[in-house]
Amino acid sequence: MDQRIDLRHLRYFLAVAEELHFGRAAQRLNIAQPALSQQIRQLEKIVGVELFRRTSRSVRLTDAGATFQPRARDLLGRLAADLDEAGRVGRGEAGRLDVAFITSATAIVSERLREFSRRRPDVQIKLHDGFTADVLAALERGTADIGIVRDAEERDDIDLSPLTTERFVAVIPTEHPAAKGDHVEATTLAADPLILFPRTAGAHAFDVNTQPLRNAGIDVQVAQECSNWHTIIMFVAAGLGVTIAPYSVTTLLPPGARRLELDGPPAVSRIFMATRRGDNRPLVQAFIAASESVTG
Amino acid sequence: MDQRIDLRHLRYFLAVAEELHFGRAAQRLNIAQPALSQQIRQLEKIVGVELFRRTSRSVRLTDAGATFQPRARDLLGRLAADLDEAGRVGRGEAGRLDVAFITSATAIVSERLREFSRRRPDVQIKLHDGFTADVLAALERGTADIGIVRDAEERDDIDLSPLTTERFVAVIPTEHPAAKGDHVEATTLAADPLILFPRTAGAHAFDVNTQPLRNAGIDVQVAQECSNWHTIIMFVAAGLGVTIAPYSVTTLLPPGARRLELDGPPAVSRIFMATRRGDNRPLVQAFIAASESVTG
DNA sequence: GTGCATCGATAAGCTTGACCTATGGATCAG
DNA sequence: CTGATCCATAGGTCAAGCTTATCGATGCAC
Repeated sequence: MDQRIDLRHLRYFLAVAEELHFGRAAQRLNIAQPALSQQIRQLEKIVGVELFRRTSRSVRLTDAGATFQPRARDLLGRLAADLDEAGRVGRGEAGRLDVAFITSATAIVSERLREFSRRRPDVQIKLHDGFTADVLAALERGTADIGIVRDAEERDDIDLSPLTTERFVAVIPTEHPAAKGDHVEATTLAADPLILFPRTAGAHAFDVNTQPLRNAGIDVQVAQECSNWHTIIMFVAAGLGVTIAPYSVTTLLPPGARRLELDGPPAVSRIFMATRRGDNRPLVQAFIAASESVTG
Repeated sequence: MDQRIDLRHLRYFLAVAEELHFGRAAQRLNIAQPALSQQIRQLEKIVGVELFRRTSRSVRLTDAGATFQPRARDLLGRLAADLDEAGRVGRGEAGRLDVAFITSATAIVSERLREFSRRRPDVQIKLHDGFTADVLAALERGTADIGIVRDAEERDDIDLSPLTTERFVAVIPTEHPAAKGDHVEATTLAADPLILFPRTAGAHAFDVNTQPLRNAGIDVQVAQECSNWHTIIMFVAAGLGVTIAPYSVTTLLPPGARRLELDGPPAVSRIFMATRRGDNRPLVQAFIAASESVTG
């Protein structure tokens, strides 16, 4: 495109195209008539064709001018809209927020999303669910702006702020001898095969999750590895072993599985909101604010 | 929209957004780096938000900047395309041409259109058919750019250029006494009811069309008025009367109608191309040129 | 830690070009 | 023919964008 053109040409062109009179158009633009004539002539030179047919008594659009008029108008309109959109995104009034969360925190996420959407109706929210490690990876690579994770460790590049805590409970098959009671000592489960997610999926979370067992002096050995809570609990219900799980994943148990409170020193799973350290973009801050207002 | 913005801002913004480096972007734009910093700062002031997050070691797009980048690119692209389109319209390489023509000249029009479309494939052609009076009215009010008319009179505001001529013939019912021969004298038809379009539909065309009869001293009286040739000929075939018609409308006759050559001084119908006087727009001139090349 | 290179921001002077006023030339009304 | 209207042209003015020079901050090498 010819580098010489600028928006002045379009604005002046539109004024003349509407008035069909250089004098009046110049008046509307708050400039003198010769300046307008100059600019229009310059525009015609850039385009390479006449846009107006003028006599000393009348001004008419040529075919080329008539073709160009609606497009020029459209361009200026788009530009105004785009500038406005950029401004709204910059102020955090519009845009898109990517929220990654662990599946077991759906309830916590959804109440916070509701509040945020109420405050920022023009922000598009994109949800991604996964495991804590996936959520953190998404944050790191910029795929997510907000992360909801469980039992994560402190890191240099991620800010964690606690959202809630929940106790760990035992889940055992109904035919297990301990299933008659509603609480159990960790040592009672020492001999049962343990079903849990692999330690490689999240060493810290694994360690927190097995704390009740290690507190009781049990040497933790996972008999059956499963990568998500739903299948772990199905395996328990099938009688393949027992597990220790955060309470919220045990709210709906299939027949064959039973939840027991754990005796002994209380062990809790903690759910955090994670953000990139130093990410003070308005939308991220707005989400944090909305989230805090739900908690408080 | 803020009047201060111009395309320079968009071009500079895009360069920085692509290079993510003020120095290199400035080099690419053939300006010094401080000028670029100034313009970007100005753009940010206009939009009201930061578009880049810069440290002395790195430059990144903000969310607002990332939103704006594709739109700015799109705007510049559209503008270039629109300028090009306007130029092509101005040079007659693109655009739209409205051609109005009389139905009985379809054949003549279509061969000329074919040639014109071959020469100007990017020109959209809009066709309107009607009677000579309609065609001229369309030209006059600007609804049509090219007109094809029959037996029109000279006028101040319209240029006429002859395309072709055709002889008049008689059309009579097959049960008419003269239907046994293949030619007839006008006086033979003097007693038959005449079927023709009303003189009010086009006085000059009417006079030309009835010339053979008036040459023979017949006092022309239309017994049955019809506004188009197709129905006129159907009425002849139904035995309601006779008519005098230009040859081309009699090429396909229904059973019951018969065409006879007219004896006496030759009388011809003339078909013209009509344009607004002084309409020297490239597309109109190009159509005239294409049309002449077909004739020649 | 020290020194050096890189990079964006700032400062001050210069130059370009858009705008202004004055005027010319063409067209139309009376 | 005269006056009014309207777009184009001419020449001077000034703001705005550009330049070079320099600063301050950051990251890297040793």
